[in-house]
Amino acid sequence: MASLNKVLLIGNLGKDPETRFMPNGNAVCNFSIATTESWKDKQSGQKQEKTEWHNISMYGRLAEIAGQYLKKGSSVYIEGRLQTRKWQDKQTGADRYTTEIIADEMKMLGGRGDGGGGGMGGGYNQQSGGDDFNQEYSAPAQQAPRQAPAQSAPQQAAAKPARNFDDFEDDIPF
Amino acid sequence: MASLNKVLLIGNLGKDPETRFMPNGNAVCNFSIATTESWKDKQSGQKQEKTEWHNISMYGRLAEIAGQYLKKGSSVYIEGRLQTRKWQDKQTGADRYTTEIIADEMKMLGGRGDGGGGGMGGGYNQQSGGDDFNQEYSAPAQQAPRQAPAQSAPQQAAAKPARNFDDFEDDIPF
Amino acid sequence: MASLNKVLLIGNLGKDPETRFMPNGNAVCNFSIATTESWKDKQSGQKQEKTEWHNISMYGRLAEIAGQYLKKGSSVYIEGRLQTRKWQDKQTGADRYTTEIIADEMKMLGGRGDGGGGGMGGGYNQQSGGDDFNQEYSAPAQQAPRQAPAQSAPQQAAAKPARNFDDFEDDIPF
Amino acid sequence: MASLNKVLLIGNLGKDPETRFMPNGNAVCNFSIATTESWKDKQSGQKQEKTEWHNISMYGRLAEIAGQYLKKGSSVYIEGRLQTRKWQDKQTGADRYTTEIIADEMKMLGGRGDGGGGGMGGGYNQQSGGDDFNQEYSAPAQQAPRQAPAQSAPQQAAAKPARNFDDFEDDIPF
DNA sequence: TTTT
DNA sequence: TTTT
Repeated sequence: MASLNKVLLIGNLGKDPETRFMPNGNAVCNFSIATTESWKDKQSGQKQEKTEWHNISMYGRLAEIAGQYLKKGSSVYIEGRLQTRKWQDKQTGADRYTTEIIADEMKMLGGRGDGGGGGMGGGYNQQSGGDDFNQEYSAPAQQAPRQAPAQSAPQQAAAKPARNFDDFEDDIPF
Repeated sequence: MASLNKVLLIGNLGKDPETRFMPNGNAVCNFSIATTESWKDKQSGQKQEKTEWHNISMYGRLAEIAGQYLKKGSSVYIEGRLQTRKWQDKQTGADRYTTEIIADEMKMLGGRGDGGGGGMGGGYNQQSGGDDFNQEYSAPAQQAPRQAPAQSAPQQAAAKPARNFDDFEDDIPF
Repeated sequence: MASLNKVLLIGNLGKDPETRFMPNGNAVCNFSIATTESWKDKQSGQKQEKTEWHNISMYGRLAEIAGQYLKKGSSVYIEGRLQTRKWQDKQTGADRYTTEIIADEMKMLGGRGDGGGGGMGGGYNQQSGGDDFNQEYSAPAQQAPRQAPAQSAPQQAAAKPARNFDDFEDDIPF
Repeated sequence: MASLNKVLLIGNLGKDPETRFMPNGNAVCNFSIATTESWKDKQSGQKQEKTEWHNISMYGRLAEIAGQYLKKGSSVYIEGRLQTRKWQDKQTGADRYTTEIIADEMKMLGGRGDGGGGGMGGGYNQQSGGDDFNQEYSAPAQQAPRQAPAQSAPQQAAAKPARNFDDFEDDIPF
């Protein structure tokens, strides 16, 4: 029996995204988004609210776009899969686990951190992107590693982007 | 093998919704929403755009809320199932088919037709709604008929709402 | 801007589910399901595989059904929302976090742990369930608490079910 | 505001899929799948059942795989978008509309028409497919036309496949 | 840490 | 810990 692992989120970034570049030039972008549920308590009739935070990771082309266009407060639609990553607590050496959403699609929805820009929207796809983008964006930049990158990867991240963000500016479809 | 029939849409209403009430007091709300894809054509480099229209049907409590709060231009998240309804072409007597999304969840997302209102958002659930609403909203109003309502239902629809919209105004959680 | 927090999974239970009953008679059911992705490595041409484990929590009526019908190996469709729960490491007193899927819909898909039964499937809904079940299943049993239950709740769980599983056996729609 | 147009289905094929090849060698695959809901009527206590049929269209690589591996009775997971296509009734010249799901992902789930084969499952992605398949599958074969193909396309479809199905047999990841 |  |  095949399996399914799919997450759909709409929420706001709590902080600016963090984008790093791997030695091979691949981008990785991480940020957290908040989703908020509200409901009315049956007993008290009071409005209740609960916020949930979700850790998002993106790779390749999608990471570059997120790093350039998203910021604190941005409203974003994210589609991806759940992944729980194991890591070591440096203090105690104990195993710890963190659950993240590995995104393969993103749509900017505007919102507070929008910067007042006019046209909103557009969808980006992790995988080659149909007609959205030129084929020149190489395969490595378009692959989310299925194995979690080595834990030391962040430190190895190149200080300079492997390619200039400006280079693809005019490929953005808005 | 169990089956799955799920649709998720975010789009804008093309016109104000139409709400009718069945003889038993149940509300039915119909409207269309547009979703627009845009992409860049690989050959020409031109931005392309394509709009798709979706027919939404809601029943019961959800229909009442939609009828009261949505209007032309509203941006809305809809979750539901696909249903293809058979009907007769009165001219020719031929069988015809219309595909609709029977919604069981809705979230208002604001947007152009927002009317400038302050608080937006909140989610409504077709089925009893968890803690969102009081139990007083009766079962009949909360059920989407699994069989398509008789075709003549629209004409039979009560001229007056079975209950006053104002009655539930202060149950709306925003 | 309203938010969205939705997870869709199809996977297999790693162990039998654990069902407990709260002092108020509400059921809680926990289990883990595995989803497996497989792909072919571009370099080596080797088939690769990666398994992800997801912690599922259910409440009320849905928990009772899961506790009765699911077992190790069962294939199941789960729909729900992500929730990250904070807890204290008893050793160190440090804050720790666990991400779970709070399910509000479930469909049994058969599979190895199926027990050889014939007809499988059917969908269950956390919230009142449309026409699926009788209204007699009281609201408390149908609500997933939006606030995580107090941490000590597990220990308080009644040793005996508040109601006999057999009671609702003939309400199961297959 | 960006929009979302997403459909998720699990169902069984009513007939063998029909695969055609466009003059440019691109495959198109069409089939219908049934989803069935069942519930218990509150009044009568009788089990009710309703089947819905969905028209699926696939293009390119995904169409080739579907054409080769799916058959009548196959259980399949489909992800895609809704598209309503306008066509002319040849009799009356009147405008008619057909709603289809343009699939961009598919997972075979086994089931009755499975043929008893061993390994099932695996997921295929319309868009380049991450690591799943070799890059040699050319872009044209991987694109779903956003504009509906010209109505006469079916008749023009090449009598012979542009490439032999056997050619990609060993790329299938199971 | 966001947003309403 | 499942499943293929």
